[in-house]
Amino acid sequence: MKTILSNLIAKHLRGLGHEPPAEIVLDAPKVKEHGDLSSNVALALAKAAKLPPPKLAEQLASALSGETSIFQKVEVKGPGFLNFFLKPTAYHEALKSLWQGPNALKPFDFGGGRRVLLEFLSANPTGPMHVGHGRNAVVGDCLARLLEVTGHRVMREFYVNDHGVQIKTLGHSGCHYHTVMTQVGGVEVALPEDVYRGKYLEDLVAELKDRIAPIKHDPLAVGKLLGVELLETIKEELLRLGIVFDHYYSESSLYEEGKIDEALAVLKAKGMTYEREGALWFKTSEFGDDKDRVLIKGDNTYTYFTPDIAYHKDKFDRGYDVYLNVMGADHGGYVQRLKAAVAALGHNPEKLHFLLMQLVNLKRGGEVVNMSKRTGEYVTLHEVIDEVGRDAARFFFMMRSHNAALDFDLELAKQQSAENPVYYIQYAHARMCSIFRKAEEAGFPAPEALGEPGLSPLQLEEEIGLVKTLLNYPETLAGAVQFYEPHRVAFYLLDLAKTFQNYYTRAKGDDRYRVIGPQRETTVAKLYLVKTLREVFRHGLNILGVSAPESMTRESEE
RNA sequence: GCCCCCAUAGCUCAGUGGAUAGAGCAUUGGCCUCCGAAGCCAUGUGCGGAGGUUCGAUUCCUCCUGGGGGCGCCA
Repeated sequence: MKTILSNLIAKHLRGLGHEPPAEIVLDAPKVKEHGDLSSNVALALAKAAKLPPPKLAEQLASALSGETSIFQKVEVKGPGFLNFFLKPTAYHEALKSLWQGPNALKPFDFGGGRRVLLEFLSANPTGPMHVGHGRNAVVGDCLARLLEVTGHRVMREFYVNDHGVQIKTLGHSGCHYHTVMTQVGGVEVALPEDVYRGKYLEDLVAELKDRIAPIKHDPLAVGKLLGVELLETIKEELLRLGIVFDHYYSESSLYEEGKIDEALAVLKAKGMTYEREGALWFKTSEFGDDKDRVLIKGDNTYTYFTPDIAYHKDKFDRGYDVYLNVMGADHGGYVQRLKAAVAALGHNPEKLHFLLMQLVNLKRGGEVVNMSKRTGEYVTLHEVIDEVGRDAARFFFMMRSHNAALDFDLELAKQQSAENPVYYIQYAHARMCSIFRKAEEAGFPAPEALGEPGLSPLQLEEEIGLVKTLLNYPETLAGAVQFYEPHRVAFYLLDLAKTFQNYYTRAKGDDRYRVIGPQRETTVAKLYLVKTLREVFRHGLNILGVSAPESMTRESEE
């Protein structure tokens, strides 16, 4: 709709002898009196055209009024705004244009097949995941889904920290638990400070007792064994959320395949490194970092940064168009130096984007649930999913922009009531399915068999309003993907559900609002509108990874 | 001290240059013989502060205040 209008405006601007601007801004005004859409072109162009804005607007308005198939009227208001009042038929055509064929929406090809390497979660396999991991996982997955439906090819990648200090620590922890466990009489052994702890470790060590015994002298081997097992439980948990990674990238492989030395060699060859105080430094400050960073420590081991450089070199060597990293905001200090590394290696750092996830506060009925990693006592993601279910869990993680802190209230998320937005949206969808069931009983075609009916019976303001909201969907997706903000889809669906529920409930007091009525043409046209609505709900819910149920059953009714 | 994020209604939050700033919850009052009441309608107050850019600023820039996070040869 907007494209049609802006093309028209550009055409008539040229007709009047003015060069149209690169982008013609069209907005949906908040006030009804300002029409269906309005534009500020006259204000923007007034200087170049050497005309007062109202004058230019008037010229345009009278030229555009000739397009009688689209416009009811064109008005000039305020300092020179053009207000367009559109005919319902324009909306009818626009509604149809959302469809590709009889049963599929037109694809949203904003990406043109661009290849995206999306790294997210990358949780250390040293313990069970908590809600923070859940947020990262869900946002990453929704972003992947969003990219896919908008014409991108996505590689979902999980970087496995299966090498280094934390694995050694994990191994030590396992050994300690093993010692405690195998001691006759169960003598209390104090766990050292720097050790992972928690019931999950106790259970896992008990399970693997016999496999740990022979390798107990080698904590690193124990750590790897435990790490592999813990990664499996992470994968199981992700599966419960409907998340499947395409690739698990092993940190160890960087060592085994010599990729770290390779990356170091490149940096050295480019003169990006120097030695000082027995360590090897990387001149990241030449690329906008606060200070230089150490690559090889005095004890001749790598910092955690070094394998990551090699990893990102490998990412770029694999050749994608965009590289996205979803990580916790507590790693924010990491962004500059990683970009520096990419630039130093001769790649374009502009292609590397970071989504920094802010904190999640777990709450229950408004009270903060305290968690302590030190004692190993915290609510795991597993328990959260057990309690609230997959749909609510996923939706709640998507209800905030990633760069705002998120309160996750367990009570609210599991409430099966109006206060819970996920049910609100699903309920709207279920109602539409119910309408189709009733319609078929009354002898109307199934949604798949509706074809492309005449839509002229759609004249109610609310019906046109629903079409307007539907027409916002493509641009919502475009904005969401452009700014990597998949949560916009969740907000859009809430808005669409609200608009529909309003329309639906009016039928209680006014038969004109009923979808299924005595006039066949009217009913079929309305069914077509509802079919489009339902399809957009399905499409959007699919991006969020939330189910679109045909009917809702309350637990209390089961 | 330096860097990043945030500040909008009583509460939780939308809104990245447009006209009279929106939802939900909470409050108060209405609506089920009806395509599903997990629903709908009605109901007041608000852009933290000071400058600047602009025809026009919640939005962009600078400073200030208040909150969160980060600043290691830890990961």
